[in-house]
Amino acid sequence: MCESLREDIKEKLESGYYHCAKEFTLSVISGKYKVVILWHLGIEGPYRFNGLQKLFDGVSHKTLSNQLKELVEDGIISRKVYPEMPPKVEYSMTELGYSLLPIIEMMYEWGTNRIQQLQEEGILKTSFEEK
Amino acid sequence: MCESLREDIKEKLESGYYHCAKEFTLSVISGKYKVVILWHLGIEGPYRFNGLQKLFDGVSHKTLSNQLKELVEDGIISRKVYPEMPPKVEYSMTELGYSLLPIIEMMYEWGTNRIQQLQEEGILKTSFEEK
DNA sequence: CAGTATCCTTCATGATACTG
DNA sequence: CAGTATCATGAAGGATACTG
Repeated sequence: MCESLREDIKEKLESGYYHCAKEFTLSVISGKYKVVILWHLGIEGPYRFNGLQKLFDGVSHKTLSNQLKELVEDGIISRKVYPEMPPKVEYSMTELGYSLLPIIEMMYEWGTNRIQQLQEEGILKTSFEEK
Repeated sequence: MCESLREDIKEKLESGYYHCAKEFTLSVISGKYKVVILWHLGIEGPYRFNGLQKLFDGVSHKTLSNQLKELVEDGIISRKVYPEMPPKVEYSMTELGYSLLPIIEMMYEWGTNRIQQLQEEGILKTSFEEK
């Protein structure tokens, strides 16, 4: 059946049967917003929930919440709650998270180069601006 | 709505609106078997359809076919048909594909290290063997 | 503010059967 | 051999409403 890649790989790891470390890495960063979350936390520092939400146009609470929860579970980011009213919650990179950053930076470079290449070939007409 | 990440990003690129090059890279390698396909093609050389299928226990024709088609579309691998009977089709990395390999290698390293770390922490009891 | 709960849609993948 | 076609399913993500 069509299992969640992330769950599937976790189970395989825990049961001692596994075959592919790069799939494991992919399962940690796969998710519509994860690499972008990690990029911002890694480059710019801690963010609050609402701050992250503003980065993505149209992300639902639930989805963002889920992505963050999974990243926390995987030890990539940490969640710090300040005992205030109204509540304040801060997300930041862990050391493990920072060790992932070079991969995301390479993905950024590769993507940028490829997009530029496509523009030069005339496949993409309009100019590209990183936001 | 929940659009395909890959299609969604393609459309955004083509319409001139885009915001994130690393998402583009992710959209190229996301897919249950893609990184593993690229790893094998990149390290071991060309593969035939059936050969690739044997690498994955339980992948369906349709899924493998789709993943390959998308990788070809994205210019990452190339498909060469030999005019024989029975047909022979060979898949191999393009130059663009090879430029992606360092990222996959880093994913492999990160995954391996992380799995080892988890084992040392006693979270994973059994030993891990790369296949 | 920072979520959780519920319901819903669509996409990725699987199973199976057929074909040049 | 190397696929395509058809059908089915589960998981990711979205919309909306509610809450400590």
